[in-house]
Amino acid sequence: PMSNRRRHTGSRANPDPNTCLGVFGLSLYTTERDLREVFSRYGPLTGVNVVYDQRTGRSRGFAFVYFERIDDAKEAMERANGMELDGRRIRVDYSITKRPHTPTPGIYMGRPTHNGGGGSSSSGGRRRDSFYDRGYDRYDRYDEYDYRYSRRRSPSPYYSRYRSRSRSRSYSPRRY
DNA sequence: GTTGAGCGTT
Repeated sequence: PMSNRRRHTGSRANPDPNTCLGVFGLSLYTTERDLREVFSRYGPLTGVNVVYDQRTGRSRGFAFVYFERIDDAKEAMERANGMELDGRRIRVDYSITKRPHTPTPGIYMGRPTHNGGGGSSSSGGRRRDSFYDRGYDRYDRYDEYDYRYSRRRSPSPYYSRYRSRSRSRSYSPRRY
């Protein structure tokens, strides 16, 4: 008899219900389209985001699915967790991180180095500094980040084929 | 045809 008081699914603490679900244990071949098909059963989605390895370009085996409604996310989490997808048992939980890390603060967030007083260098020195090496995890200010602004534009494999050397301006490869 | 349980800057 399972008298677990908690849903101890892993090393992380139980995240609070959220419209963002983390999906783990994916097959490398499971695409965002696949996930969209599966998870849109439970409600309208605002986005699906498979995390790819930056080096190999392939899936890291986990993804994030964004629901419009938290109830749908909850239902999806309950139902999709443990389901078999592409031959893998996927695990679904509420995401603990909100979004990809701050897209970019872009500039050094500390004080500019006091440059000997009165230096009138007109160049607005936007130093990127070692910001990216530091713990930007502490800048968790993206509570209500509107995901509609970041529509991804994935380059299509057809694109390179049709890409003309002279004009590469306004091609709109067919969506499908 | 990678095997782990993981949380993201394409």
